[in-house]
Amino acid sequence: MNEKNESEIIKSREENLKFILEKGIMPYKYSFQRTGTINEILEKNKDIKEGAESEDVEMLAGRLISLRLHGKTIFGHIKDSGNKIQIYVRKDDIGEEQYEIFKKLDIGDIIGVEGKIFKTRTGEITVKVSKFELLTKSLLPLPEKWHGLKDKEIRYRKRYLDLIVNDNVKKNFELRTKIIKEIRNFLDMQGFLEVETPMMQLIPGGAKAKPFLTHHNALDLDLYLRIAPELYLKRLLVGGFEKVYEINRNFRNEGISIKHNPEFTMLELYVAYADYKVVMQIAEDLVVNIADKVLGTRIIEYQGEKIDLTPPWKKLKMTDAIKEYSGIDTEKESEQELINRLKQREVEIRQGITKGELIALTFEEFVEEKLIQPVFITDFPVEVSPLAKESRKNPGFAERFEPYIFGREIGNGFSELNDPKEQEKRFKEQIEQDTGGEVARVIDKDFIEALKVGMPPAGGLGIGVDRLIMFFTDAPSIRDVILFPLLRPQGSE
RNA sequence: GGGCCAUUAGCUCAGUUCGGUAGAGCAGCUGACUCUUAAUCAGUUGGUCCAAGGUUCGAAUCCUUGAUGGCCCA
Repeated sequence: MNEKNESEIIKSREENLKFILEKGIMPYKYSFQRTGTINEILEKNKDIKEGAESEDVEMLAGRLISLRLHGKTIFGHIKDSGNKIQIYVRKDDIGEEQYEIFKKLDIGDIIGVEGKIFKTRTGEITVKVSKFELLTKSLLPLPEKWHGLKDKEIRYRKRYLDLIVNDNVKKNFELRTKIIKEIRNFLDMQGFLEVETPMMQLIPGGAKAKPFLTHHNALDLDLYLRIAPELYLKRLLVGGFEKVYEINRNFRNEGISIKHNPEFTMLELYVAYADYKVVMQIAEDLVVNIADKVLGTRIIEYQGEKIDLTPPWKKLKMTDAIKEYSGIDTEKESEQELINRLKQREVEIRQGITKGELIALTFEEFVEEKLIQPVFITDFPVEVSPLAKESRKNPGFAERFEPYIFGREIGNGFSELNDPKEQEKRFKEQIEQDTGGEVARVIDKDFIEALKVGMPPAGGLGIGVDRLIMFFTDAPSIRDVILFPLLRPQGSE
């Protein structure tokens, strides 16, 4: 398509490659023995005096990210996964022929250099190159050095460019891994067992969401990618595991937004003999532990808003939260009054909607976005909590909570319903009420059977890991914490 | 699904108000320069202005449709 235009900018690289091949140099080497990473070498030589040279000859490798040619000397920087270091090449040091070859290198090439370390007049620790080796030829230009790569579409589609050019992007993804490791560490220390349950499920359960459909050929079987692992983890409680968790992908066949990617990472954990209060505490401890261990602070700034994670977090019953933030008294108001309020905001109301559903909608519509500081919303209406036990103290409401930060739900937990007959009834009601294909048409009979065998009382918790990571990395979009977010393919045939 | 906005050189962006020769910086190329670092200096190449239609003597600019992305809403 743009081959003619592209060739203009690529031509010189192809010509440089040709030059190198003619010199008998292999442009794609097999390995390079380094004496250290750039960070290690910088650290080792940090006290070197200006004008002095290190005793050791070091061997370093990295991508060439800048070049400054000055006739018979060249300055540049190479960058590895941890840092960058300046290199200094003198014609006198490496000889005429090597110098001519070096001049044919392009920004983006990956090279290995050998030399002593010294400090320049301006105080920068620098490699005085005595030998160099082209390790990988780069045939396409990198984004511009000063402004970098800003186009979000290219950043997401070609994440490798984003990672090469934007250092903070790489840091955020390193932070993501640290956070997930710390979650595992935290749970493992408390005696949890990490497990893996099916991604492909016959009946997609455990949440309200549209599933992806796939097919197993040998069994000629339609299967769904899981929308949640919940019903399988509960089977493990029946089987006798008492503390289990899973961190893995869920798939939901729904819209894409700043908060939604079709595949996303979920933490779910279950504790036998515990109720929702126990897992609420775990949720709080878990988030605070990440703040302490990974960031070293409990006060984080998200999108310009200071968020104080210091425990204990506020707890508010859903109906009280509605009262506090909107002045609506859901106890006193009739269903029709609530419907009128919601309709004014153009919220769709299904036929035969229950009071509980109206309360949940009112909460979503009038309260959610105002919950900036961490808060647990508790006591959700039973009708919207089909997998939770009804409250001992507050009939019509479930022993359920959701932690909110910056107006966003980051988790969900409850005292798990373990009465098989009640569970079956709730599933049936859900199917009747479902209008959008967000609930499986079929009841998971095997799960009900497991409950009949007997699941111990248990508390369960789910946390949207990507959303949590968004807070800790100050990422405005979920796409900034997922390496390869789903995008529509370009230029379809 | 709806609304708004964007799409111009490899990258970052002007130019669109009010239609009149397609612009800059960086990158690339040529030359000078043996401590520079957004190197500097001189010169220079590079364009399907997202696509297709339309209006017009004339369209990057106005209109229509579509594509992709972003933000907001559902």
